[in-house]
Amino acid sequence: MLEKEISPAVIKRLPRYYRYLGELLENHVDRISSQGLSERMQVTASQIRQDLNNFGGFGQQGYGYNVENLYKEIGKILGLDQVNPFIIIGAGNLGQALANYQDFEKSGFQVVGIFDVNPRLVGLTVRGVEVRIIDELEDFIKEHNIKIAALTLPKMMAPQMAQDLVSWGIEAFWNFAPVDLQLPKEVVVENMHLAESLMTLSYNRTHKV
Amino acid sequence: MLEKEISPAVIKRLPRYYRYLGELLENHVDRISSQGLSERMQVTASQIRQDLNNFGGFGQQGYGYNVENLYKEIGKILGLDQVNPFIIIGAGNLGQALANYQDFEKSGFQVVGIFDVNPRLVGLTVRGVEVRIIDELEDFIKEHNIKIAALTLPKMMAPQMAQDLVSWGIEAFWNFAPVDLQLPKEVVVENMHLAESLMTLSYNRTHKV
DNA sequence: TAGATTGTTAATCGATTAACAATC
DNA sequence: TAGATTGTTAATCGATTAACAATC
Repeated sequence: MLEKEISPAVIKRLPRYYRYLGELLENHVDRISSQGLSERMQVTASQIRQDLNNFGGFGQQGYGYNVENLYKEIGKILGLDQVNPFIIIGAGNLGQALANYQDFEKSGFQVVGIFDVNPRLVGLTVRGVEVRIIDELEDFIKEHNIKIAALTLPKMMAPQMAQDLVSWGIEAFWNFAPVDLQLPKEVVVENMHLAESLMTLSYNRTHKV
Repeated sequence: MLEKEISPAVIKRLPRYYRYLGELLENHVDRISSQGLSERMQVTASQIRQDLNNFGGFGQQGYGYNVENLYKEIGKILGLDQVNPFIIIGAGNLGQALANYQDFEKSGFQVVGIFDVNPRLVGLTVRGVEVRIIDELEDFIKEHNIKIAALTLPKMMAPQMAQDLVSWGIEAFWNFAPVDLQLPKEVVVENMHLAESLMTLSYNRTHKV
């Protein structure tokens, strides 16, 4: 599969296309033009065509795009056509909230383990997944061949834990700890910095046009 | 206060500067050059100087930036020098997790109310804040002059709720529902789309360099 | 003063939009 | 075929980086 480098700006927009196409699909819309999608999504039709064309010609002149086909294609591009098992490190409120969140599953993401340092949380079950003590982590990752981990633990513990996880086989982090993980460049990190997003909100509110 | 328009790219970087400066402050570092900060943050020194200069000359030639001063100035720019009370709409797992999250408070954000449609959650207390029934929402907002709301409720309910909230005085949303809110343009929306961020992670993992 | 480092202009790079020929 | 709409090139716009004079 020969691929040209896609710009980060484009990649960040793909999940949003995917969401809108999913909604169209639910509403039994079977075709959509870039113009039509443009109006719903509040982006330019030109940008939509440019973005999609990075991955191939999914449309047809005079017709537009087949919704179901495009939805599936973007799903494949995003890697959602396979099951993506992941573990959650830190069974506090946020970790439990993620484990409970059902929205991921239709995109192929599945929580298969939750781990915590605190023995008092062990045995607690969240959506059928039992909280385990952190000592079992290495074996679990290796046995189940886990590649993705969500980090919902205190900032102090995150960097060392991330490093250990990498040595045990984790390749991608969904990081909720307010710290920038310094990891080998082949390791993928997606940050969810809650406090920072709230600060951006604060700025925009304070400096409203 | 006459202000020129600041680019969104710059604004999104401010909280990260703020975080690094806070850490320097904790470590009793009292001055830092753009070069020094550049090395820690993995951005160019040139970008740091450009970014900061949008808001005024905080540095001094031959010296660099005073950490404490710059930290405070960015705090002011972000609107963190005042208390920012906010309410959480939806007392499910995610709402409770946010209410419990302590990291916001040092930035002036404070959860003052949690609301839910489900009467069975009413009376539950999260960090000293009681969950209230949604019927009390309008009065609460008006009485306490609340301007910011976090939306942690089902996608289906979010758009209508957001509209009501705006009519009751809410000016800014921290939106966790997987939907784009269509609101008057003066209303500020900061989206936290968990599923989309996980999809970006999936893409980057699948198409790793 | 001499050295260091900012503030700021100019150059480069990347992303978005416009336009239109290709084609279904 | 005629109309619609894509795929794609060219033009514009915005953001980043480089360079250096100003100045502490």
